[in-house]
Parts: sequence; structure tokens; C-alpha cells
Amino acid sequence: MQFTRASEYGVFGLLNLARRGPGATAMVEEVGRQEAIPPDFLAKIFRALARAGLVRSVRGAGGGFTLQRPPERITLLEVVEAVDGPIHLQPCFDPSAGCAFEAGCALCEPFAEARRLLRETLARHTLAELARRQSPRAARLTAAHAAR
Amino acid sequence: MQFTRASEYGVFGLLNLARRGPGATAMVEEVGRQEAIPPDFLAKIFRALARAGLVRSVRGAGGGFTLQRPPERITLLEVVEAVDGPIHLQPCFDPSAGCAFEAGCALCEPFAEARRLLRETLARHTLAELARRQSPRAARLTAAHAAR
DNA sequence: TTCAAACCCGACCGATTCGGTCCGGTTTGC
DNA sequence: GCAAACCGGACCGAATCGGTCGGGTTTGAA
Repeated sequence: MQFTRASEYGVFGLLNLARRGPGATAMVEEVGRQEAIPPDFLAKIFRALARAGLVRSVRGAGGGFTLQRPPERITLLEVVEAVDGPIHLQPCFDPSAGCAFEAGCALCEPFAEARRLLRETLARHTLAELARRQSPRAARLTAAHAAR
Repeated sequence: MQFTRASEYGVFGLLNLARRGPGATAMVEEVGRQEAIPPDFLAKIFRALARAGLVRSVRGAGGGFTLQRPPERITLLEVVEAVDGPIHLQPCFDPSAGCAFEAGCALCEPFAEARRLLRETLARHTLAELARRQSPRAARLTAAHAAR
């Protein structure tokens, strides 16, 4: 019952872009280094974010990634769903599985409610808000390491 | 981002017990048949529920399982956490993993909030309430099958 | 006292997902 | 035309999921 590391990395990656200010472009390599995320993996994640329209890719030399929208208009929910796919708490909520919301299933309602609340909560937080109190991950990691 | 089938089965299994009335004992085999759950798998799940104190096992001939508490005092949250383990939305919330709630991590707060809400929502629903509108799963499945 | 019913524990298994890595291809700026 | 950067997808080892199975223990009843 967890989100994946990929979606977490996705958030960190986008926050890194957000901190650079409006319209800034950065390479995956650099973002990955600063956030302590394997660059090849982050590249894959950014491609998913690009497909979801959260980020724009600029190909060729001097290229990189830019936020497609201002960070106050990108929510945590959008990021995690772009990377992990839509949130379904129950196997049977996934339409590709067979459940079909059987009539008389008492579980559907509570889980649907929980799902709605979870998504609303994540949707309330924007990248702009998070960026305000988020330092680069690599710096935090070395700080934590030093503290031991 | 889902609960497992095992926790879903756990709820169905306990609801089956609840519908039998206070103090009733039933064998895994029978519950499994009525709820269309592989009995060996359900047995494993019931053992987890027994370890969590939600259910009491009676060994030997004529044995089976009984609810350890009245169904109005068993919540959905307890059942799913007994089977799936505690809910952690982020990898880093799991103390066995390495994260340690690094200072400056903007993600911790929103995810902690989401987790709290999710758990509260699941905790609001009791087996008694669910049982009131829950028919056995096998019956629902054959009904759904017939409808096609 | 013996037998069978029922749970207990843990090993195992195939399929899928996770977390990454890598490689060949394409686009672009210089 | 060359190098920089993204693109797509194949691949890989480890872990998890959804079960299954076999052998052991407890218990009631004949």
C-alpha cells in the first residue's frame, strides 16, 4: 500500500525545475545529479511526465525539460498519477480487471470514499507550495548522512 | 497504489462470519466456498487475522474461526492493516527503509496528512455496518455472470 | 486409543511489478 | 556533419502477489 519510488522521484524532479524559476530548462543529467536520482531512471520518469503534459521536452543539443505550466497550477495528485497511473485502492476498481462493481458489494462505497478523499488531499498541494520549503534532495541526503 | 486481494478476501471472510451471528464458528473450507475464495489462501489470511487478534481459531475436529469481538467493534482499517501490514503511502514512511523523515522534505507532510485521512476513513466503517448490505460474494459473482 | 477433522507453519511456485540500466534511433544547435 | 540531448523500448535482478502444497499439531468422537 504505497506509491512507488518513481512517483516520488517525479515530484523531486519537478520541484527541482520549479526552483529554477519560470521557463527555465534543465537537463535530466543535471537534475538527477542534484536530486540524487539515477539519471537514466529519471529520464524515463520525465518522459512519462511529458506524455502527461506536465513538462515539455526540448530535444537536441542545449535541450532539456521545462515545466509546461506554472508550478502553482501543478498538483501533487497530477504528478503521482502521471507516473504511477490512476489511483485505485481496490483491485476491483480497475476497469481492466474483472470486478464490474458488483451490486451488493459493500466494499465499493467505503473504498470509493477513501479514494476520493485521498485524491482530494493530494490535489490540494501544488508544486509551488512544496517548492517553498523543499531543498534539493542530494543536499538533504548528505546532511542526514553527516548527522549519523 | 492498491490494497491486495488478500485484504479484500479478509474483509469478505470476516463479513461471512459476522452474518452468522454472535459467537458462531465456521470452517475456512465453508467460508471459502460461500465467498468464492480459494480455501487454502483464505486459511493463510485467517491465520494473519488470528495473529492480529481479530478472530479466534478453534483447532481440532469441529473447530473453525469465530470473531474475537462483536462486528460493530471491528473496523475496515483493522482488517486491511492486519492482512497487508500498516499503511504507508511513501516508501520513506516505512521505518525499516532508510528515509528517516529527512528535515526539509516537503513531501512528508502532505503524505502524512493523506495517510491520516485515509486511515480515518477506513476506521469509520465497521464490519457490522458493512454486513448489513453485503450478500455472500459467490452469490454476487454468479449473479453478475448470469447478467452477461 | 485411535482416527479423522480441522487449524498451523512454512516452503515453494509462476506471474507480475519495481527499480534500474542500456542501447539504438531521432532531433537539434553549432 | 558532429555532438549533445531526448525517445522508445528491451532487458534484468529482486521483490511482491496470489496461490498451492505438504507435513505437523490439536482436538472431538467412535
